[in-house]
Amino acid sequence: MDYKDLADLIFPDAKPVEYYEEKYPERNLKEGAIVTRVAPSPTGSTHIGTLYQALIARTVARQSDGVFFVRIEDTDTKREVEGGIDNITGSLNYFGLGPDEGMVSGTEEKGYYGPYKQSLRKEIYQSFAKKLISEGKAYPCFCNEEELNKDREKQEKAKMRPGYYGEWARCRKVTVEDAINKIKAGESYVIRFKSPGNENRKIQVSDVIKGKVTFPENDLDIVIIKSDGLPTYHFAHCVDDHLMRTTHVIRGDEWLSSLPLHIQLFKVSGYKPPKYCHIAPIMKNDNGNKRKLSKRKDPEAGVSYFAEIGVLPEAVKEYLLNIANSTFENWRRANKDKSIEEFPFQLNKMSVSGALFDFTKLFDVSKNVISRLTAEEVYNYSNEWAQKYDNDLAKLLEDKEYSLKVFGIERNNSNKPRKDLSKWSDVKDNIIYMYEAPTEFDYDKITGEDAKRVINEYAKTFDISDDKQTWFEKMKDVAEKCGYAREVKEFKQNPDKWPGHVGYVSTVIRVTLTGRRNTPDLYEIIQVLGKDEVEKRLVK
RNA sequence: GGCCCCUUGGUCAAGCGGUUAAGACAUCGCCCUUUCACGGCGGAGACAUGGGUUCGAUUCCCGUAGGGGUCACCA
Repeated sequence: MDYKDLADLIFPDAKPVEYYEEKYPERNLKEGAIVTRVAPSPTGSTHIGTLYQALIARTVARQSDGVFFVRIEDTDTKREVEGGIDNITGSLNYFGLGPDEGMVSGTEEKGYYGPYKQSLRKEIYQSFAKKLISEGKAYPCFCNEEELNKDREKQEKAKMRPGYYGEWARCRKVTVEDAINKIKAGESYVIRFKSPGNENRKIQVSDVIKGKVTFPENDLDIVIIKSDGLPTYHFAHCVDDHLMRTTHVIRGDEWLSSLPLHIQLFKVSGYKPPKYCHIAPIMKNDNGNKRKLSKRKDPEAGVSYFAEIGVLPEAVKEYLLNIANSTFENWRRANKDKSIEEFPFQLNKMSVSGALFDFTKLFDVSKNVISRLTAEEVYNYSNEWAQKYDNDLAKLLEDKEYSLKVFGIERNNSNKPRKDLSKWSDVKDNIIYMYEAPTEFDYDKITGEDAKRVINEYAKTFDISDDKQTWFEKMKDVAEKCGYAREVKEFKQNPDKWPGHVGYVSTVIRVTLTGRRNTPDLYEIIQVLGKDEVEKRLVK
């Protein structure tokens, strides 16, 4: 009896690997085309890190005329969450990061290298595992959890490196005959990879982002097929990325230390390993310590959070691109109207260490994204957001014609549009006074009877049909009449001559009309508010 | 703890042996014919630390400290 008999006993129905090699041939792409993917597990809401990886992967694939695909890694049936795949594909779509190939919903996929859901590829993995067993490069292991734990304890006590390797790899020494008998007797087992590595030898691997990294060789006989017949991540990665003809594996750098194992797996299998790009995670400052963004603790770790607070997907992507390649900012400034797809992204320019997620910066990016929008777009997006998250705002926006005018203030016909909105949840506060007369007034410098007088004088001269210049002059007239300086400059030269200047006066009017001291251009506000409303608000 | 990676202003970061050590966000001041948002100008603010190597180190090497990752039949 030999390895082949053992392999046949374990996986009697597995097809030869040649079948799959033929079914999934080398891709016919141009030189330098990058085939890459995002490979999330359907374990709940989509993580910002997944989005980050997808953005990067898709960008480099697009720019090289390659392929970006989505593969679902659902081999851990315990952790899988209902609707998890839909959540991922939905998020990807929402952010405009849909794939060229792979899963497009919980049940649908596209492309010729599928299935793209690992649980559907069971027989493929078994076929490749069978090959390794028949070549003596993998073997069944009958150790149970208890034995494994005991060994680990012993190792820890003896200050030895824990794990299933060398002398500790007991089932490596089980003869083929014994193994066959145990299996026939119904013993439960997993398949382990027989590592040819030596802990004392070093290997140097080259990562596209991290550069050259030196590791001890892997000598752990890791599990490749679990007792439920499904593969572990390591084996699935090797089989899938070989068969899907992936050229670049872009993934979080928590995988960096498995690199010696993965490369070994490829080499022993006789396949060319892909290029690896390990990206640093997005971090969070937690009481002075950096840690990875966590879905449990940080709302911004979940991708849906940005929809909730009303930050555009485009803004999130721009911010992420900013973190990924710091040259993006300069590019954006020089190419204000270009799509971010045109940005020449460079994988090897990515930072090797994790960046702190910075809301302030995100909002700044977002503010600029919104400033490039038309009033109509701002209206549509806010309205869409309000329908879902803010009833009060939705009610305000029911009058579309008027709202369009409101959003048009200092936006339409302006090459320097306002930048006071960074998210849709800012909108209501920002425009409320255009819909409801203010009830509280803090006039700042001019108060009481003096303020009343200013308002009365202004009301006397108010004429909605004044052009801006005339309106402006009238404001100065009011200032003069009430004893304030016409010009700010004059006042500054002689601050003792007047109790204040025209700015003080306009503030009173501004507050009377809007209830606040900070607003966009008052003249435009008055024009949009209209004669009747302005006059009503001027009655004191 | 073993192994691996990282360390430039508050944050994101250029830099790759000789620079007045870029830029962006944030912050402060001034200007922008009246506020605010823009925009402009300017200010403050950094090479973790100790040794080497070198004529010269932010840049190269070693140590220390700090941070991160990883050591599963999870991905």
